[in-house]
Amino acid sequence: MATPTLRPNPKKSPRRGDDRLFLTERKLREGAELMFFAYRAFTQDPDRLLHARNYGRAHHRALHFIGRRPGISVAGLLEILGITKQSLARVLKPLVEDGLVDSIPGEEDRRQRLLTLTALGRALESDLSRVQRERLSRAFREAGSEAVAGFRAVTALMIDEDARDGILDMVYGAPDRPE
Amino acid sequence: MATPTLRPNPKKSPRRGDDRLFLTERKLREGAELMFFAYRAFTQDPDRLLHARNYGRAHHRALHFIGRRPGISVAGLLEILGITKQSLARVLKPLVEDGLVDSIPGEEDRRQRLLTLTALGRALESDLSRVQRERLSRAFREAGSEAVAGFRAVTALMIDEDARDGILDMVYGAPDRPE
DNA sequence: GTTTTATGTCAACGACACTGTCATAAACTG
DNA sequence: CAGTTTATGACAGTGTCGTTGACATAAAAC
Repeated sequence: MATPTLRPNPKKSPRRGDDRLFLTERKLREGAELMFFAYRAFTQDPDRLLHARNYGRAHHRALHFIGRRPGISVAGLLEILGITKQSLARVLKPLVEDGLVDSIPGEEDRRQRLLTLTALGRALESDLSRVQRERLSRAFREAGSEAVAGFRAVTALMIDEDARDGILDMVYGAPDRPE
Repeated sequence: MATPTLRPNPKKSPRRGDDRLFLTERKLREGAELMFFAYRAFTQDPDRLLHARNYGRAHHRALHFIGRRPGISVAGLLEILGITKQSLARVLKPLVEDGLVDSIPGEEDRRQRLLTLTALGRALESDLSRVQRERLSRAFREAGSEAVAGFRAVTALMIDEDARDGILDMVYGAPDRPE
């Protein structure tokens, strides 16, 4: 499912332009506000756990994508996270030092540092994703599967078209543990 | 993944609840990742405009909700934004000094500072929301109205139940310009 | 008249992004 | 082999945005 079910939008008859425009604009504003409030809620549970361990949201993201892609290189992680090398280094260094992430030289290219979670890292990542999943799970369950399909379509379409396919391939494609 | 499903997980028996659980878990992970990538995309256009003016995301949020609720008090804004007084003050002060926000004492309660956008403030807020709306508009249009309904349902349900009604009243209730 | 409320302010701190520079080792290239 | 590019690590500095805690003031409330 690299491309969500796209349907050409049905009715778009701007005869009463003023009224339709107002409604549309209003819906867009509502959508933006929902995005703000939902994201704040979405991050708050893991944030709480992280704060107790003196980590931040960036550590969660690193743990998550290393867990998703064991053996990923620093460069690969940088590309997914879309941050600078220094920003990642600041996050990665304590994770390695604290024994949550293993950083081992690549066999083919020994310049690379291939990143994997240790048992400790998996444990924290699991705790973090659990609380986040619980929230998401409640929302998905109460909203129903059709609503979830809509949610997936809309969020996917918010991503830049250039980057979308690559991101969706990653989100929907790669297994947790590449066999 | 909270349970010992650490293995490559070859296809399990499809009739047992196990498989349903696996699929659900996978969908939840996908949903979380979509949320991350969508939110990053969602904020990037206004962020670019803000950075050019030496403002940040917090300034956008303040401008937005003052525009939404002209005459809102500092306490009211604090409650919506869910940040501390000092965090808001740091953002609000330059906005008032730069002439984007008017801060006038309340008539009934003169301790209050009632906040409104100036013409300048409306202009910037309009620029910011325009670029954000364009992205949202594309996503909503291409996803279709059913998908948008699903998006709204799911994002709303992500919000804490305690706070949900109050937030939704604000999102769906109050008009831009109370008249 | 004391207390509570609404707001502003100051100092300090921490997380997380940025830029720019430099160093090193390994890989690639002519 | 020499030179360049690549992958990474490290350092200095900057800025936004969140936090806490303490203190000041003016006005409202009891």
